[in-house]
Amino acid sequence: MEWNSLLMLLEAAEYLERREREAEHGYASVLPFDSGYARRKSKAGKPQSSRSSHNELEKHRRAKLRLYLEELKQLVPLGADSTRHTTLSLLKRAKMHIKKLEEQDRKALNIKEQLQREHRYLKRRLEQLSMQGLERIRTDSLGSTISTDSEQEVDIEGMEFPPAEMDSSRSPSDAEDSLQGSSSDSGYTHSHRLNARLL
DNA sequence: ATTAAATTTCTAGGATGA
DNA sequence: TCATCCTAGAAATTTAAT
Repeated sequence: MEWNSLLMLLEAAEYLERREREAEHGYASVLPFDSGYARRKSKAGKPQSSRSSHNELEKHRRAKLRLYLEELKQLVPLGADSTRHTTLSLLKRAKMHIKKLEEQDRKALNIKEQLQREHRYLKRRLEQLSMQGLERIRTDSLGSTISTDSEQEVDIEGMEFPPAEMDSSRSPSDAEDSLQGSSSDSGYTHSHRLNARLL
């Protein structure tokens, strides 16, 4: 539904409500009640017309605020609790929800960075192993029968990596602990697992 | 049903930015 | 200057406790 349509609906509802109240209480003035504050101020205040249009604008502003709160209510999971939702409680819930989302976002970012480092490491390792394979083929083709200490059996397919850490209970610092260094993948600690397999 | 407390609505006036 | 927002204080309405 259009924003303006919603506003019009709200205003219409308010108008009907006001008419109902006026009929019930027997007054139809712009001021729905005898405010002491209004009485005090109206002696030297603004003209009635200016005041009432100002009041209408203010009413419009409140209607907008109510709409925003309704929209917010749709976005915030209120759960199954049957407690009443006041403006204050809704705002508090929204604040908690935002914090939760921020935390989720931060954890997802950590996982993403970890996977990127893992990807970079594996890519470089694969390049290294390809180079070594080429080198061996070349030396073999020269008829060399010398077996060196550096000769290795490489089981790439058998390589295992732990799945990316998805446990939300694990702190980001825990996630970082599995990596050596910071943003660089140079010290990736999977290397000790790989070394054990490759050497 | 009553009533006190909590919450929302309303008005008027001031502050502020364009 | 004008439009918009914010605020104080009062009234109205709703909710919870007894």
